[in-house]
Amino acid sequence: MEFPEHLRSLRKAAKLSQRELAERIGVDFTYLSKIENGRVEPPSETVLKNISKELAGALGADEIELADELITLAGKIPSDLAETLARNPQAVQFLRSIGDDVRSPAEWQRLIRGRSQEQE
Amino acid sequence: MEFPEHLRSLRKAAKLSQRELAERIGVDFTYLSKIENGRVEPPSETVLKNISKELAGALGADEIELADELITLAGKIPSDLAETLARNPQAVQFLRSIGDDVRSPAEWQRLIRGRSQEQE
DNA sequence: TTTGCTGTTGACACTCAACTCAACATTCGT
DNA sequence: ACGAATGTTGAGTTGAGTGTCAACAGCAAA
Repeated sequence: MEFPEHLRSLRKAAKLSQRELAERIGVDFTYLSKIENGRVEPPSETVLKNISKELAGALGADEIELADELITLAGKIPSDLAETLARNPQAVQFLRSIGDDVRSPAEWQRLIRGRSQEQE
Repeated sequence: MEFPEHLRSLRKAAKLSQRELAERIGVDFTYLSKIENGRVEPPSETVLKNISKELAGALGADEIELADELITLAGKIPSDLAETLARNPQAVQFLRSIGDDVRSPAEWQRLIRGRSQEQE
């Protein structure tokens, strides 16, 4: 599911109207409408985080995870990660070293597992 | 060394004037001056890549590596990597799983070594 | 000292992302 | 069917990013 429909389904699951959610997150409700209809690009990270903050409770979801989900679905990189990458040339080199596997979810899972094992 | 001085030293190492380099990379030379004096933010990735293309030869450096170096020094993320990350939620999760080690160059080196070993 | 190269600066222009505002359309409960 | 809530649309605004242009200043060699 793409970002617009996903956002709409989250909002409905939380039983909120566009006007209600929009007011709580501090944007005009017409903007929310356009977002949900894909008439404009997904909103800024600030707005996405506000959305997550509002919806996480009502949905019983973790606020950070929900934000990451929305941000990546929106085609963006969480700004704290982006900043870290920009400040760590080594991180960029590592990502380059992954090469073609970069598009392989399985490879990422392997890497994640690799790390969690080390911590035991 | 910050971006502005670094760029200036690269240009001088390549024995080019601001006017020469600017013309080759397709921007106004006054813009280059402001960049080298930190009067404006580092330029777009497009310009950075053009710079790399021009200078790599004269400096005997690899064009891609030079571009990555300039881009990260400029506080940006190479757009191809950014796009990959934005399209791969797993990649974001992986980076999150790294936690505090994210700021440890040694940890990144370890990860890079880990990968190159697997390929043998 | 004048010619030619080099570098710096201030003011302005253009584009795009990220919205708001006013107006209208639709849907829903009663 | 009516009113109230809800959703949609087009046009306009605002600020940040990414530059250009005209003007000027320093310097070195002929």
